[in-house]
Amino acid sequence: MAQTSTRDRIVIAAARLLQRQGYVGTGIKQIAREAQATLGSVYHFFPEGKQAVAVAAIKHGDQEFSALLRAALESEESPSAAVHACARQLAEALRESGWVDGCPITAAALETLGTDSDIQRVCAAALRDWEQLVYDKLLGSGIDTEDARDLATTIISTLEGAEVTAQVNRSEEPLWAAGRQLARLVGSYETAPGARSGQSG
Amino acid sequence: MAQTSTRDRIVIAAARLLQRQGYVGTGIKQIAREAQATLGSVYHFFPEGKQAVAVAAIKHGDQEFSALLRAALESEESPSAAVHACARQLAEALRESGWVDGCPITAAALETLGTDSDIQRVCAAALRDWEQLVYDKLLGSGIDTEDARDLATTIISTLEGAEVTAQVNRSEEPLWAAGRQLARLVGSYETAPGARSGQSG
DNA sequence: GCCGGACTAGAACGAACGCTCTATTTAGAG
DNA sequence: CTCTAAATAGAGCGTTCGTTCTAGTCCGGC
Repeated sequence: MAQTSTRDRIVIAAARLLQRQGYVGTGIKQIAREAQATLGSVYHFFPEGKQAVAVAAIKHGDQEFSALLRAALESEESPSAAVHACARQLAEALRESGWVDGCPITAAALETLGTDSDIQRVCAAALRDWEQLVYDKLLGSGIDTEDARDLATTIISTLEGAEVTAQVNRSEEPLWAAGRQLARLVGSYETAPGARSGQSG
Repeated sequence: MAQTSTRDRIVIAAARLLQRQGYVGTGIKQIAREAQATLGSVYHFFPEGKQAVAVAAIKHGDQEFSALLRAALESEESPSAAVHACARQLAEALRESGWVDGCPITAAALETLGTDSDIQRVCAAALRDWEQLVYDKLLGSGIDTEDARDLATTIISTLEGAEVTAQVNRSEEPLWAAGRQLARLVGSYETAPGARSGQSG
């Protein structure tokens, strides 16, 4: 009857709901309903309650987003074109979802900022994962390690911010603009490999 | 007794709470408590309920953030240095708040994405306001209008994303990196005024 | 005096929250 | 078949939610 296990259905449903409504806005009963499970099943698989469900869901979202990012990065050889491809991919997915499925962790991360909870930690880990993917791509093209670190951080930040902006405006344009500008920025390191920007703290 | 009116205290308290906990995570009673007002006062000034309070609070946050942005932009003449100054300002304010006072609208905007509510509209308007400030600064330095539009969108997106990244990692580094890279990007338009990036969809 | 509008104060309502608890059903081992 | 542990099912706990409602306080104009 069920192709996917009950536990998996719970995690997947929770991931989608967290992405769209945040942590506080998503109820355990709603997760159960959406996953076609019952409350008892949820607490059977996650006896530690809502936080544990959220942690598993965010890890799931992390992996899913990583896969999308990796595919886009590998679709182009030059890093500037690859980053541009990322932005286009995100724009397409966002439009197709009706502007609701953006970054899978931002909403949950922002709501739990002061709390030093497990949720915070997995969100931070997810951001590091994605940054690492971009970092590896940049390094593989011969960009200086310090430049690549700075760039990777900025690229992930920009994509994240552009996604939010695109969602709020219900338009792909912010992601397109981010893609164009990031491609130009990365390109400036490709064509002038030795010229670091200097001016650090 | 009260230097600020009860209504103002409610709006200010709501703005701070929305910024830190989002819309769903902030209760009307908590707003009243924090504003040193009673529930009756809140519903007296905002008979339309929680949404109306949130709308007023977000508008307040919009103006406050605009002021900060404008000051930073005017502190430097060249747009690249000005954008760099924005990032530094945000980093400082974020650290001083213990990493909790980030962008005043992101959390609330993300939670109410599917709802086409008034909250969505004021959030979108706030983003446009900030983008316009950056746009004017870029135009004033002779950058092409189309480039400036693209750049302004990207700069706001990047600052927003970097702020989230900085909050999650409890570190100023993402904002510093964004400042450096944005300065380089904007600088590339200042030194090569005619060279538009081309490559559109 | 004392009226009326602005404002303050908080009890109370139904609904939803996260979670606990007790039953019941399912599936494989003996 | 029996026995057992995993999994499912949902009633019900105490609490909090947004909101409504009534009552009380303040104060300028008669």
